[in-house]
Amino acid sequence: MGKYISQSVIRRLPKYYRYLRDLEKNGVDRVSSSMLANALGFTASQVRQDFSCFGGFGQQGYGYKVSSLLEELAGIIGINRRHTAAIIGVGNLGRALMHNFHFSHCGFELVAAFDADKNLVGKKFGDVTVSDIADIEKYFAENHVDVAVLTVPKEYVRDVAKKVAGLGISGIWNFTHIDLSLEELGVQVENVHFAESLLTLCYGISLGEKV
Amino acid sequence: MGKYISQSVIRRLPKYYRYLRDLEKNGVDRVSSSMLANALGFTASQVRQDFSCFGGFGQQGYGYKVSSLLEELAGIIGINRRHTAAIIGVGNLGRALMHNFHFSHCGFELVAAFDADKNLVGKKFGDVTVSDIADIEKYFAENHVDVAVLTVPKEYVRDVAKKVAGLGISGIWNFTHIDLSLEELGVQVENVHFAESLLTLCYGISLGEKV
DNA sequence: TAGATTGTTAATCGATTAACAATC
DNA sequence: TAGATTGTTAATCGATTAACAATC
Repeated sequence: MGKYISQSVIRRLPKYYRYLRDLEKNGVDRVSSSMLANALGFTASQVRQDFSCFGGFGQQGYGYKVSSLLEELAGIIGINRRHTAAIIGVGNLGRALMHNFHFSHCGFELVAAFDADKNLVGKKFGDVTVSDIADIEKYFAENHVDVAVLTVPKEYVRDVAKKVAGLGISGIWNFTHIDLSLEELGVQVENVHFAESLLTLCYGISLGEKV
Repeated sequence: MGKYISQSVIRRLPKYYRYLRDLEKNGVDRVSSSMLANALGFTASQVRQDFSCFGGFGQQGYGYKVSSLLEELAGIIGINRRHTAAIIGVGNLGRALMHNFHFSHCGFELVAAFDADKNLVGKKFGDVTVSDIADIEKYFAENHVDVAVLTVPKEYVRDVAKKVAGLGISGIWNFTHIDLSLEELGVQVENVHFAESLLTLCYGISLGEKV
């Protein structure tokens, strides 16, 4: 309990989870560390090491039962705790998430979306209706929100982040290219930095072009 | 030349680049490894190690000249090679990128966007007009495209990826949650997996909830 | 039982950090 | 010159891989 788990391991958990879901969907009920390793580009040792961080869920000579491994992973990651999320900033990206992203597959329910644009307030995208950002404090006071999804223009990022951090959330899913560190407030930040991703790709293809 | 650079170093390059751009914008013309380290959450040793992979651009007793370090980094990453990109799939996410993402800041020009929906063809988002996906082969034959930005529904991912890989691109910026490996075709793939990112955050906040 | 595959310990590998001579 | 800070070598730390006894 409370054992430190390295970031490397944590980043692999969703990959296991997703692949095991596929296996289950396809009716596979048994899997070995080497099968997982093959499918995901890891090594069998690594797979067993990873699982043993949490106590080892396999059986010698047999491998892992897909359904129970999946259940363990869901428990570890915390999917099935019915976390809630609210989108802040309903621009194209916010709308893309509202329409196309399956929060439920990650164990989240998208419960609200906020924007300052009066023309958007009251409009519905996916299952959620946009609320006025002016009402955010009231809403957060009356409803428990675990994660704020930040998709606001960069001018507003710091203010919005500070505000929601004071409203009892546990995490921020940050799509802006501003780095936030709110750890001291007990708020986890997970960044999705498009530019860094594209620049990494840029480096890779440039390398191939070198004479 | 051709020296192997670890993935850890590569992932830090965009962070240096972005921060140095900020410094330059603010008129700072000198920076030390420890200043960079502080700002970015690295160590000074690490910063110096990173730069020395590419040959060391500093001066003892002085530090680094912002403008020339920036130029070196731009060269290493390959910004300024005027790479081109085309979006495939003009849903909400594709449109969000067309409207809000500054390809030019990453050294790319967004030259085209394709979709199968006839209602979208001819519409303009940001600076680019949507073309019919049926014309993609013709377009790629007549125009050089370095990177395909995959924002299509998951049913189409594999087919589209295979097709564009055969049309002379060097990289795929993959926003779908399908894992692609096209390295054997000489195509670099950079994934932006929203779900994995959110699940990582889920793990983090769940941990805090443990009794 | 024989074969397979785990969980774990030990060995290796790589990345980060520390230290310091070189030098601006 | 004295102070600052690099680039690099060596030391440490952590993550991955290999090996194998345990056992289903």
